[in-house]
Amino acid sequence: MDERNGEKRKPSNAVIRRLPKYYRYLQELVAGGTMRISSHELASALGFTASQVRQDLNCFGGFGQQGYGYNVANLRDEIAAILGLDDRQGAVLIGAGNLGRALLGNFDFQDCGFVMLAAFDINEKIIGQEINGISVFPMEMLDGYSKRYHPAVAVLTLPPSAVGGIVDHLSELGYSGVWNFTNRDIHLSNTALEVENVHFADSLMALRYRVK
Amino acid sequence: MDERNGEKRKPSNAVIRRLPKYYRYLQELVAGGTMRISSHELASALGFTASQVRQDLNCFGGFGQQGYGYNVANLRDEIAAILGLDDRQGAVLIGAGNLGRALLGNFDFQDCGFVMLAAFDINEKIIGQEINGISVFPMEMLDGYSKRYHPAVAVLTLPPSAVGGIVDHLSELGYSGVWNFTNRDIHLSNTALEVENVHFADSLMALRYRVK
DNA sequence: GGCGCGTCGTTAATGATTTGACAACGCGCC
DNA sequence: GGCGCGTTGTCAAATCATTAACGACGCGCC
Repeated sequence: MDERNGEKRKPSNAVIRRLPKYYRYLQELVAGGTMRISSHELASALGFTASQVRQDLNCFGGFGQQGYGYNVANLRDEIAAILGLDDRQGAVLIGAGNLGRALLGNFDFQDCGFVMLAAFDINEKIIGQEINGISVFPMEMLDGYSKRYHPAVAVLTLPPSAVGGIVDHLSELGYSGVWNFTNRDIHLSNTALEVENVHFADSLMALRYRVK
Repeated sequence: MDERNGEKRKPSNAVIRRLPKYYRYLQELVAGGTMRISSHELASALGFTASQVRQDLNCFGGFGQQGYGYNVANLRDEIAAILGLDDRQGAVLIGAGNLGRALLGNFDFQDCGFVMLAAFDINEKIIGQEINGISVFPMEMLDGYSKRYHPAVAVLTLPPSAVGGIVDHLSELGYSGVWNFTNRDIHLSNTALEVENVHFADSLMALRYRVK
């Protein structure tokens, strides 16, 4: 039941990407009052195999009990801790256009282990607005703000044309991650900056291919 | 230069997911006036290897020329055709809440090979509105509308509680795909319905893990 | 017109991920 | 208190994806 400190194998990228799915489903189960679950049940709910579930979870320690399965609430908490959702890092949003404002207004950054601190834009009309409690500052203030509050992650919701060079700059400012919604994927080799590219359109195009 | 009809190998899922990235970048190149590109250049721009690029493209035919590379505009068109972006299928949106309206207002469905036809909701206040030219109809009209116009894909932007059973129903109504933004991943085994689950939160959580 | 350069298409090797199989373990029942 | 059931943790096998290597081809240059 207690956490084993020696991880068996470095968790691969594929494993990390499945953790949020476990987390999300376990959250639901907790809300519904389910106490325990087996790897088979978990697997069939999420579309994985039971083997995979056990192997995934086992990267981080033996959270289950033979003959019994996994304790739902406990497993959820363990996964939250692995992902880092149990404490929060600062984030800022750069580019408060339609998409940026939609995120500020509707997306739950807290659930993902972040606190949204501030937004930045170049548009005079937007600067000074407050969206869901987040103020929009002029772009020129990004440097000062970043040096003062050291946010960990920047959410990029700018038009593609404005992206040039900003990524290197973010790295210099001490950011450790970028959540990139701009139209151009970002690929880095020489910095420590972690990049997560998001493209709805790619997903829909993949669906378009499959429904032909 | 001409299209070979015998595909060498069934393109894997991983390949399909890269196609939109090629497409997006090639589109940019076309706009910028670039005429030709080699697999190495393409690879380094997108963060792949040259080998991978050649193998990916070759699943669908020999679009390149030895000693020369690929014709940018031609390759873009070929990929568009493979994905099906060159003709459009109908789509409807179910659940015109914040996210749904944001998509209707700002997302370019045409670029992805779809035409957004109509939206449906249960909220009296929303029904009757028109968002970016798309009318919001009451949920009860979904069946009649679907049988009449046969949209191929449904975009699900409902609250999680409302999803139960709707997927099976969509299958019965003749839909062939679902673009699912609801909080619960959908996994199907027994239907022909293609499902594409989208979760920003998963992506951000994965980033949260990496910036620890 | 032949030679060499560049780049593709293709096949083989490597690496990563998933699946399958099974021993170890704890719990409840007799 | 021992036996059997259920389920995990773990190892090995199979599948899938990526990378590397190389022959084939066309173009331009001499």
